Amino acid sequence: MFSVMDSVATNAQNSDAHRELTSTGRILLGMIAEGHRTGYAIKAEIERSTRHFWGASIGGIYPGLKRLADEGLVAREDDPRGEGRRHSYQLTVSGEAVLRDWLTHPAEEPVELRDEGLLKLRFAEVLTPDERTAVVRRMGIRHREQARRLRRQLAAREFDDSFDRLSTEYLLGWNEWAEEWCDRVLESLGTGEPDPASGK
Amino acid sequence: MFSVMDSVATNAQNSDAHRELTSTGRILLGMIAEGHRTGYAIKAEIERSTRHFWGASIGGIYPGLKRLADEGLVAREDDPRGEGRRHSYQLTVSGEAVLRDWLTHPAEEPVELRDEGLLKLRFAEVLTPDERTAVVRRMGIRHREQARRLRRQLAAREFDDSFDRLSTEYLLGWNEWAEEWCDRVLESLGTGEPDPASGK
DNA sequence: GTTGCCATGTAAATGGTTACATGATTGG
DNA sequence: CCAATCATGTAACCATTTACATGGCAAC
Repeated sequence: MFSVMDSVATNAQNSDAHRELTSTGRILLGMIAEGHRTGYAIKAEIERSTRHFWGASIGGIYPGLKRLADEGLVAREDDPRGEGRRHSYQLTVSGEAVLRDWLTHPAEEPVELRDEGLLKLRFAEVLTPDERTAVVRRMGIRHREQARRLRRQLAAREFDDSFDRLSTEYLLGWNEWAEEWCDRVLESLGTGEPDPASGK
Repeated sequence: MFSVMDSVATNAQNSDAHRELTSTGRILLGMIAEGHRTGYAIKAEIERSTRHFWGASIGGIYPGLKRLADEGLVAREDDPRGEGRRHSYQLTVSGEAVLRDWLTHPAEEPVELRDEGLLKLRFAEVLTPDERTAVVRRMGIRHREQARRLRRQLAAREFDDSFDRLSTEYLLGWNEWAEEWCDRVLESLGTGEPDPASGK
C-alpha cells in the first residue's frame, strides 16, 4: 500500500495522467505494484488472474514496459540470472501516483462484455427452434465449465491478495448466475412457447 | 441488379468459413439477416442493442460491408433517396450459410469481460481501506445505473425479435446480480474484516 | 436558412496479436 | 542431453477507432 505522503502529493497534482495509459499500460502498472517484476512473470500472472476480464499478450508487454520506462512511470533495473539477461521493474513515485490516479477516478470506459455466446444469442432468431435451443445450451455449458475451473482455482488458494481472490469470486459468481439464467431460458424455450417475448 | 455468386460458397456449408470473419463482419452479417439494410441503420442498431456486449464503429462498418460484398457474402444494391446515394444490403445464399455456420458452431473465443471496474477491483489492494471501499461502491453504482437504463429500455422499446429482447434481459440480469454482489462485498469490507489476507 | 439527421466514405493513427528469433537455466 | 521453462525482444500484420470530408433531405 502507498503511504499518506503519496496520497497528498497525488491530490496536489490533480492529474488526469492515467488517461494517457493504454489498457496494457494499466495492467502493467498494477502488476508491477503487486510485485511482479519481469515481463515474463507479469504475463504468467495475467494468464492466471486477469485474463477473463482483461488480457494482454507477450508481444505487447515488452514494448509496453519499455514505454512506461521511457515515460518515467517505472524504473528498470538489470537483474541478470547467470548469463541470461533479465530486467526487474518497480514503480517510480510518479508511476505510483498515476496508478493511484486511475484507481481512484470513476471509470469512464463503457463495459463491453465481449461474450461471443451472447452475440450468437442475439442473432439466434434466424435459426430453427432446435438450433436456437442448442445455442443457449452451449452457452450454459461454457459457463458451467468455467465455473468449475474457477471453483478449483479458489479451492487451491493460489492468491496474491484478497482482491485477487475477490475478483475471481466475482467471476465465479457471474458464471454461476449465467449458467442458471441459461437453464431458465432453456425451460421457457422447451415448454409451450418457443417465442416468449414477441407477439408474433 | 444483384451480383450473386452463390455456387462457389455454397460448398462452404459444412465448413469453417466463419473463422475468416472478423467480429465486425459477424455483427454485420447478423444485422443484415435481421433486415437492417444500410450501414447507417446497422450502426444505429448496434448502439441500441449490441453495444454492451460487442461494439462496432462507423469507420469500420462501411469498409466491412464492402469486404463482405467482395467476398460474396452480401449483395449490395443501389437504393438512392432522392439525390442522396444509399446502398441496401442483403445476404446472399453463401452469406446465409456462413452466418448459420458461425451461429451453430461452438464458440471458441474466450470470454473477456472488459470491465474496467473489475480490473480496478483486482488492483485495489494497493489503496487505503477507504479508497478500496470507494472502488466497490462506484462499481455498484455503475451497475445500478446501467440496470435502470436497461429496465427502461425493456419497458418502453420495441424489439425486433424475442432474442433481441432476451439478450437485453440477460444484460439487465447481470447488472442486477453485479449490483447485489457489490453490496455484499461492501458489507463485508465495512464490518469486521476489511482485509482478511493482510495484517491490517 | 440553418439545424439536425440520414448517409457514405477515406486516411491516419493506434493498439494489439502472431509469428519469428534468440538464448540461458533447470530438472529429469 | 533433451525438454520445459524462463526470459527478452522485433517485425509484420490486422482490426478498429478517430477524425476528416462530403452532401442530401426534412422541418422549423
